[in-house]
Amino acid sequence: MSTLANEIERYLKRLLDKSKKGFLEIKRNDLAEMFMCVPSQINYVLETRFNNSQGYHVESRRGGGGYIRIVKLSVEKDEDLLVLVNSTVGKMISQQSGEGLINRLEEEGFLTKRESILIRAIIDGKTLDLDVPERDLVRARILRAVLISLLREDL
Amino acid sequence: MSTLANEIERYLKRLLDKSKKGFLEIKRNDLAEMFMCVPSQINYVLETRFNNSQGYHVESRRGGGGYIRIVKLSVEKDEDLLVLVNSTVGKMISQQSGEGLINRLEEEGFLTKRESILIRAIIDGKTLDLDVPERDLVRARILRAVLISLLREDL
DNA sequence: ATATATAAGGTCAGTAATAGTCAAAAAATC
DNA sequence: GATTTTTTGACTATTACTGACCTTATATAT
Repeated sequence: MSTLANEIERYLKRLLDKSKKGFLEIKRNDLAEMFMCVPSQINYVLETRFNNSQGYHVESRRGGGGYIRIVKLSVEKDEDLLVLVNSTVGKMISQQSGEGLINRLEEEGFLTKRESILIRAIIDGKTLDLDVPERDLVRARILRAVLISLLREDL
Repeated sequence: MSTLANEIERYLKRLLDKSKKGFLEIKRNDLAEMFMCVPSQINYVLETRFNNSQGYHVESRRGGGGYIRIVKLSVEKDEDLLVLVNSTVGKMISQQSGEGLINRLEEEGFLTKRESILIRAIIDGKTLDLDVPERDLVRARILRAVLISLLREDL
């Protein structure tokens, strides 16, 4: 098997897919017990796999009756994509955030697998091979241009 | 008895041939232990025997659960593409030549219309917004990376 | 009401598990 | 003997996991 973090990720994503409400509520301690790990491992998974740039919103409450709610943010219309691009791709963007965005757009059906592999190859630091901050600036311009170009009406 | 690097190369290529998925995943440390050498020896083999021009793509992850993945690029049906890319895309390439190449690949059916629009957006001088000669160098690296990525056998 | 106990979840820094880089030493080849 | 290729190891970078300590909400006793 893969890492524990990956397994927890898969488990949660499966539950999310099954849930027709588009969100999921869990008890941090129960989940930790289920996977036989410390509770903070759950936070690690949430931070690395369910963050904003990957298309999830997480909210929680402490105390008795506490919970963690994971909401999947969906991208349905071209307008959503525009908003997303504007909020995610600023003047500069890291490779990691860029990949998160690409993965998400592939999952949402905006990009084919080939397209996402192609874009990932481009925004790879080794391909760009520039010094930061130039690299993060160019990456942002590329991502913006690519995604905007896909909104063309004639496609 | 040939060199160690050759033995590791043969071993990996044999595994790759057996694997029907077109790619192979290894743990650098395990392989190093198996051949009783330092881990960086594995990197040497990958750099000298499994690079792009030899028809392989290598990707990896560090950290817990890390791995090295070797993907074979298909050359049977796309040998022409590789030749074309190598003859057209040198160390640097102008926007005009780049577009010429993209157009041709689209006509030949290697790229969909969307893909070609997407790539054209990227290699546009305004997107890259770098001074020459840097711009032409980056454009060449991007084109090369894109086309290589489309040859991946695990697509 | 107030204080206290209990039941959640959060943070952060440290440790473990991987892989990458680079230059020097050693071996092979020319 | 010179040059190229291979091998090694010290240092660096990244990702995963753990545990001690912190914060917040709710329930209960006084």
